[in-house]
Amino acid sequence: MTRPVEIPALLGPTASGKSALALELAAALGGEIVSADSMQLYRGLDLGTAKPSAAEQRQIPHHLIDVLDLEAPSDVFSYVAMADAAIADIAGRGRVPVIAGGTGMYLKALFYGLDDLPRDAGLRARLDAEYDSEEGFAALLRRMAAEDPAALERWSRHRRRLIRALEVRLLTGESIIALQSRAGSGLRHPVRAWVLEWPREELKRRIAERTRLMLDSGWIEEAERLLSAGLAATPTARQALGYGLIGEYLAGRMGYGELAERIATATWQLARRQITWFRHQHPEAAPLAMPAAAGELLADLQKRHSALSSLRGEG
RNA sequence: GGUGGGGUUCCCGAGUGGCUAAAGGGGGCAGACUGUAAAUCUGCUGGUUGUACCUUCGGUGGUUCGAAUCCACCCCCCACCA
Repeated sequence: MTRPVEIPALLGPTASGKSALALELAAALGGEIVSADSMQLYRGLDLGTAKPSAAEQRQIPHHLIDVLDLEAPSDVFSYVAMADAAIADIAGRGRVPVIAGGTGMYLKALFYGLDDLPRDAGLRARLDAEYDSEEGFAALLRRMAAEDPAALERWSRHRRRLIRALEVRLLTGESIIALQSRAGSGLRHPVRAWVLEWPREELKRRIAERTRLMLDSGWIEEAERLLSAGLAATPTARQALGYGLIGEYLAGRMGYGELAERIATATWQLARRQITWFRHQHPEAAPLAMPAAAGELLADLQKRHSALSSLRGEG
C-alpha cells in the first residue's frame, strides 16, 4: 500500500475559498476531500453551511460531510476518529487525502492529537442537567471551589469547561489540569498546511455578498423546514450560525435587510475567531495570500505530485 | 402655523450642576481555547509623550468657582392638532 508523502491541508476562515480550491487540488492530484467543518457534518444543514453541492460531491468524493443526523451530538474526538479512518481509507486506495476546513479545534486535534481523558455520557448528562443553567452556575462554582480549585481559577466563567473539568475530576479523582499533557509536539499525519488569507475588507465584502446569495437561494426555506423539525432542540447542530436569526425573521421580529446584516456580522465575527485561531494555534501552516497564490499552489503541488508518482513508478 | 417630545462619544441608548471622557448594549480591535468549538469566554475601545493635558454631549451666547446637565435665541427631527 502506498502512503502519500504529504497530505495537503487548506485551513482558513469561512468564505475564504477553501472548498473551491480543495476541489481543484483534488482534481489535479487525484485526491479526495476530507472536510474539517463541524457543521457540514450534518445532513440537512446545506445552504446555511455553504456545503459543497451534490454536483461537486459527485465530481470529487467528499468525506465527513453529511455523516450525522441533526439530533446526533458531535465532538472533537469522534471527529478525529472519523477523519483518521477517512484518511487511512483514501491513502489505502492510493489516492491523496486533501483536508479542507475551518473548524480550528477539529483541525488541531486531528493534526496534533488530544489527551484521551475519560468521559461518561450518563454522568455528563446529569451534570449538564444540574449545572447548565443560570441558577446552576453559581452552584457549580461553589462545588468546583471544593473539587478542583485549579480548574475553577482557569475557567471561572466557562460553564461548559467547568462541567467537563468536574466530569474528569469525578471520573479520575484528579484535576483535568494535572492530567492534560499539553503535548501537541508532533504531527500525527504528514500534513502540509496552508492558511488562506484575504485582505480584511475583501473578506468582509465576500461574506456580505455570500450571505445575501445564500439567503436568496433557499436558505430561508431550509431554515424554516429544519426549525419546524426541531433544529433548536438538537444538541450540536442548533449551534449552526444564522438559523436562529432566520427564525426570528420568520417570526416577524426583523426585516430582511436587518437579517442579512446580522448574519453577515455574526459570520464576520466567526471569521475573526478563526483567523485568530489559525494565527496562534497552527505553527505548521504557511500563509497563502488569496486569491493570487492559489494558482501557484496548485501548479506547485501538481508538479511535486507528478514527480513523486513517477518516482514510485506510478506515473 | 400651534402644542408636546427629542437632538449624547462609530451606532443605539442612560445621564438633569461637581464623584462624567460620560452607565448599559451593539459594533470594532486584540486574545484565550484539550470530548457541544459556526460554541464558550476575557481585555481594550475620544486624542496625546503613563493617574497630566487637550477635545467631545445640535449651534451660538449667557448664568455659575464649576454645565451634557440651568437660561436665552437659533437650527434640525418626531408625534399630535391645524
